[in-house]
Amino acid sequence: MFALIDGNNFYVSCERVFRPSLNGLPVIVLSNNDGCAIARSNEAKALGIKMGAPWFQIRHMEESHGLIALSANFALYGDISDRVASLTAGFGPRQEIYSIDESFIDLTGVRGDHVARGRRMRDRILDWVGIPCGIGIGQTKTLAKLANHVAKTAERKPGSYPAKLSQVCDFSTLSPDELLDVFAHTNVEEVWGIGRRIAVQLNTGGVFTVADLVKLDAATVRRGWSVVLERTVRELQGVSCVDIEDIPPDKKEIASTRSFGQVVTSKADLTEAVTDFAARASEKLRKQRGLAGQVHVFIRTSPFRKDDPQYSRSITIPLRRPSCDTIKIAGAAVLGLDAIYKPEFRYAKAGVMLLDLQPDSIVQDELDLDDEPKDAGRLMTAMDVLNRRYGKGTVIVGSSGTAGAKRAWSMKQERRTPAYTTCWEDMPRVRA
DNA sequence: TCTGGGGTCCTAGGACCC
DNA sequence: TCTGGGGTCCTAGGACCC
Repeated sequence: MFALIDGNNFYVSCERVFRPSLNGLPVIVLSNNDGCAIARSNEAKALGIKMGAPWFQIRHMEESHGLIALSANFALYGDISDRVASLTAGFGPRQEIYSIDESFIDLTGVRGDHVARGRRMRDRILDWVGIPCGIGIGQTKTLAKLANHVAKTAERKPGSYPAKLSQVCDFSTLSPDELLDVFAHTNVEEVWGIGRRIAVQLNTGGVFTVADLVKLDAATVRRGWSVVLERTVRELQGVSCVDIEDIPPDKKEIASTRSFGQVVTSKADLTEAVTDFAARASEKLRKQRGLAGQVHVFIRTSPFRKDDPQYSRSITIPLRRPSCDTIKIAGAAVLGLDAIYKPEFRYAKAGVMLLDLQPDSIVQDELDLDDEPKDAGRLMTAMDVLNRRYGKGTVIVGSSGTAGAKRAWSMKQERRTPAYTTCWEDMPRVRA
């Protein structure tokens, strides 16, 4: 038995913790560069605002509907996420932190009334951290996910499902007929693993609801689609195919990519950006004690600006030996940029990806043919420590641009709230 | 003017091997 | 007329997730 606990409209709920005046109002959180909506309060959803809606297209609703938009404040969301996860960990013996706002919990061996425990857990998270959650419980992870969807939908749209399933929904409390009824009222695209493309294909084949899908024969699904969908169908049928990953595996690739706040054309600006991305990616790499064998760089124009000539190129640069050294990785990234840069285009986005990752414990030694400094690793450690203690950007690589100068490529965030819980200066003050 | 970022897994097809 | 069989590895692209 598995549970899935996740925060409702998570980013918006995080913002509301420190600004309760936002309760009851249509609020959205915007992506980087204030580009598009990535989280919506129930009130914003009710206004018809879609996930991913470009801000410039819905901005008029500020005036007309009192819509409130905030820039993404990931420092805040990450910290609140940790607090929620530390509470949900108590719900069962094993926990998989699946995303910034979701945990799977293995309920094997947990006795008693799961629904009652779920409601207590929900109350505690709301009291202690301030985040409203939904909890779904089922025999497989896919069923727990679906139950979670039902729990949240039943709360948000009364009447859509039986009221007893609101907020905390345990499929195992339903009779087979009741469960089938829930399935019949749920479209296939709500199922974990079924996206837009496959939903269309299923619909074409006459499969519209989860009730239709669960009736299919697994082997047929495999022949017609893939092992991935077959697994999903089996999980819906109650056969657990995906276990909890309570120990997060090391990343197989690490990326740092960004759209620019404004169009960039000069190689100097791109060099700064690419160096900065390489530094961010390298830092993540060192955190997982890894080394990269290859560095991938890409630059591209905006596909949305139809009138602009389009250009998109990437290149992969092998490192002579696997490394996590920011200076070497940034060097390779800039080398790659030199190879693909063309001056005549208006660039909108660039990125650096580290590939071919391996743990730093299994380095192949080799003859030391070049006289590189033996203590490069200590330099990186010192950099990481300084940046952790005195704040990001305290020590940077020179080619990423001087911190004081305005970087042409830096991202736009005009509506960001303070880092209430992670920055001393931003801590809220309470007056007596 | 203005459209996010960071991942994973699977499959098909080509290169290559004996 | 008629040109093997079996396998691995790698890559690009598609689909999905939040």
